[in-house]
Amino acid sequence: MARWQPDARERLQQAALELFAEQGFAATTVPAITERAGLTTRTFFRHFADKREVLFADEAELPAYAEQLVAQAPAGTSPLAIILEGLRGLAETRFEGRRDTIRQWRAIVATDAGLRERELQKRAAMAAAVRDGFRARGLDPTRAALLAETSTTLMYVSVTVWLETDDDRKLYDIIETALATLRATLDA
Amino acid sequence: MARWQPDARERLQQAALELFAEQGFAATTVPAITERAGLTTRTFFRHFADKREVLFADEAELPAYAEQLVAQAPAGTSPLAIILEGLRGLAETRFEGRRDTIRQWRAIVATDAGLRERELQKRAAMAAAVRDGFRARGLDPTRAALLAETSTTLMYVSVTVWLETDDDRKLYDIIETALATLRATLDA
DNA sequence: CCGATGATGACACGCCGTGTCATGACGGTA
DNA sequence: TACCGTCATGACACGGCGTGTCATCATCGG
Repeated sequence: MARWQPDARERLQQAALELFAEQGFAATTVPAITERAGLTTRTFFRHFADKREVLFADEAELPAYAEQLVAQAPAGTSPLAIILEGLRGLAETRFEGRRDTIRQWRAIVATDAGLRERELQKRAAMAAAVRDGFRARGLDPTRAALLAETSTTLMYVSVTVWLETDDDRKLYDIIETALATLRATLDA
Repeated sequence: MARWQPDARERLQQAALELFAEQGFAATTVPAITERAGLTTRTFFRHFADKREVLFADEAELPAYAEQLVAQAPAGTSPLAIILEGLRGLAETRFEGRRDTIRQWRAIVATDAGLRERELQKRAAMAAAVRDGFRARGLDPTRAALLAETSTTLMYVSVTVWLETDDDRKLYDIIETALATLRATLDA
């Protein structure tokens, strides 16, 4: 029989999510999480860099994936088309059908300033990866930075709208609408 | 004679800046800052919410100011024109002529992940204020959010370009160029 | 002259995050 | 069967951050 129960990392995530929902992020101590998971405090910090990170671990590999996707898109594809394709994939694989889960996740993040900061950092990491992907395919650095930042803006604002609506409007439709709105606003 | 030396807050900022530059942000403890400033640790946290905040205190009132500026712009002015006017004012009053200072400031922020996170939070606070300013004048909420986020993107990317160049190109010129680049990229 | 105010000092304390060494299951090898 | 390296975890100490709380004492208005 194993010395330790398996899936320590997953158990920690599970315990943390439960406790955050029950009593809030700030009121939950790391020792409380590890106690529920049957581990020690030190082990928590071997799996997650800090207490906030346990809420963001699932999307850790997204930036590297996005960078590859952008860098390796077929030659000749327009930058905007690459972005839209990427956002469509993101919307379908990681958002569509999970609206309630994402709402709950956002509710937790919204309660704590530190968590909101960490979310911004994750968005920035995504933007930096996309930017580097475009630079890798030779796009002008400034244009790459602007487009990458704008893509995360489009995604974030659209997700917010998508979460606020009650009908079953597709996230990607909202993204396309947002892009049209942004274009119109910048051309005014 | 006064019981305490005046300008406690300014002395703390000064001491912190010096120590961060001398030995780095992470290696500088709050007690070290307060010792140099001739105060106690507890007093530091009465003036600044946390150790990072001492580097951002000077721009604390900017978001509220920006929100007012946007909300009270002459009726009929296009949203984009309001943004460009605001960015021009920002560029001229808080950036132009201070390039070396800002470079040093950014160098400190770049060394620490926590400081980079805090900088993102400040950008987000600016964007939220601008967004609320536009909503206050009746702009569509989604359009307000997109435009606000895009305006901070324009500013941030342009400042980065401006800091990297050695010639004396005006920041506002770079902003206008960036806007043109973004338009072209989104219309492709 | 007096009471309210408000900034600072002094002190205790809980929690975060890290360094370091010990422990013991697992897998490969002879 | 015996041995040995690997690796995740336990155990422990510790510095630093940020907060709660009460005391101190200049300043200011009445």
